[in-house]
Amino acid sequence: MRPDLTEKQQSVLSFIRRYLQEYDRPPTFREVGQATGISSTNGVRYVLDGLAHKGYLSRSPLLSRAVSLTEKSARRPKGMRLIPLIGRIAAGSPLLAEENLEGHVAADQTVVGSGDTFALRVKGDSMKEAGIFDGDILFARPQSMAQSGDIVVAMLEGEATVKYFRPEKKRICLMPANPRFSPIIVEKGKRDFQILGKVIGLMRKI
Amino acid sequence: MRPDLTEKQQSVLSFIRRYLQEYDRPPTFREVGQATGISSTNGVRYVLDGLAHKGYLSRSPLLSRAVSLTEKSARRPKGMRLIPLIGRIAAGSPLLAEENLEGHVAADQTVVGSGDTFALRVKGDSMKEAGIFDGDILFARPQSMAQSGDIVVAMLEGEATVKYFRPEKKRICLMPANPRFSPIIVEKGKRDFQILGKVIGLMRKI
DNA sequence: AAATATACTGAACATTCGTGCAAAAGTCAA
DNA sequence: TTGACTTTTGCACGAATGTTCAGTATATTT
Repeated sequence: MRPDLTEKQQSVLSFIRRYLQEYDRPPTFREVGQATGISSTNGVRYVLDGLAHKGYLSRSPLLSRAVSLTEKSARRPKGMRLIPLIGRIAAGSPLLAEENLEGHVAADQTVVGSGDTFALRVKGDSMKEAGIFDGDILFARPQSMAQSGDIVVAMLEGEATVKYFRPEKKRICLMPANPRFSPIIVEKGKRDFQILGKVIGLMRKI
Repeated sequence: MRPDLTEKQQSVLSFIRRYLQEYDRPPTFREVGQATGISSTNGVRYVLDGLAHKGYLSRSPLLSRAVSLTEKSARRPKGMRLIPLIGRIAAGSPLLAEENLEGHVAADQTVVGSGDTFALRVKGDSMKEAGIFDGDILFARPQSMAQSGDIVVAMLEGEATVKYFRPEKKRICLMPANPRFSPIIVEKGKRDFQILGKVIGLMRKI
C-alpha cells in the first residue's frame, strides 16, 4: 500500500497515527520504541529520520514529542470537510468570530457541498415535524436572504432560532414545524432581526 | 462566554487551543507561560490545575506536553471516519460483501463512535415521526440482537426495513413511526427474518 | 573476500520539562 | 487593618526526553 516504506517504518507510522488519535499528542521516542519493538531510542530516531526524509512526517530537533504527520500521511480522505460548530451566538459579533466557535464537526461533502458552511446544535423541538430534533447538529449556508419555504437560522433579539421562512407583504412569519409552537411574526424592519443562514443538512446521534 | 473561568484561565485555554491547532501537539508549561505572561512554570501549573479541576482539560503527571482538552473544551473533532454505504442488500450474502457496497460516506466520530458501523439510505416515510425521512442516510451498528425500543435495520423476506423493535412473547412487532403504516408482525422463527443492526445516527441533505 | 550500506543496540550525556517548596503580592471580607 | 484566600514568583531538583557516539549484526555490492 505504501510501497516505499519498510515494514518497520510502516509500523512506526501506524503507531504514531494510533497514538495521536488516542491521546491528541505525539508519542515520545521511548513510547514508539516500546510499541514497535525497538529497544534503543536511537533506533527510533533512525526510523523517524527515515520517515521524515521520505516526507511522511516532520520533526523539530530538541523538542519533546515534536513529530507531526505531513499532508502525505495524515489521511483526510477527500469528501470530508470540517465544519465550524457555532456555540452561543453573541449578538453583534460576526457569526464565525472566535468567541462563537465551539469546535469542528466532520461532514460528508455530499451533505454540505463545497460552499461556506457552519454548524450549530439544535435546542428545542419546535421543528420536530420537519425531522429536526433537539440535539441535532444542523449544517447551514451563511446568507442574509432566503426564499419562502427555506428553513433558516435567524437571529431574533439576541437569540438564534431555526424556523421555516415565510415572508409576507409587510411582515415575516417564522413558522415552526410543531403544532405546540406559535409562529413568530416580525414586522419588516421593526424588531432586531437578521437571517444568519439557510439550513442545508443535519446530522444526529441517536 | 465561559463565565466560570478567570481571565487568565481563558487566555491559557485559548492559547492551548491555538497551539494545538497549529502544531498538533500540546505546549509545554514554559511555552504557555511565555505566551500568556506567566513568568513561573509553577504559575502555569497553578492555572492548568485550575482548568483541570473545572473540567476543561486533563493532565497526566510527570509526562511532557500531557495536557489535553476535554469534551467540554475540545476544538477538533475526535475524528472522522469513512463508513461503508450499503446499497441493495442481496439476500443471503454477508452484509458488508463487496456486491452490497455502494461507496463510503464520511461521518464524525461523535456521531458514529468507534465501533463497527455501516450506513444505508432510507426508503420511504414509515419512520417519519422518529425524524427519519426518505433519503436520509442512517448509521447502524451491525448486530443480530436488539433491545425493545431500539430502531433496527431488519431483513424481512429479502427486503431491508427500518422500524422500532418490539419483541413480545411469541412474536416480534416491527413498529413504524407513522400512523399511515401498520406494524409488521413476525412470528418468532417463522418468517425469513433477521436483524442486521441497530440505528445509531443519521445524516440528511435538505 | 572486502567494502559498503542498512538497521539497529547500549550507554552516556545534555536539555527540556514537570514538581515541590517557600515566599511575595494581590484580593476580598470582616 | 487584619486575616484568610487566591494568584504568582523564583529557584532548585529530579524525572522525562532527545542527542551523540561507539559498536554489532546482516545483507548487498564490488
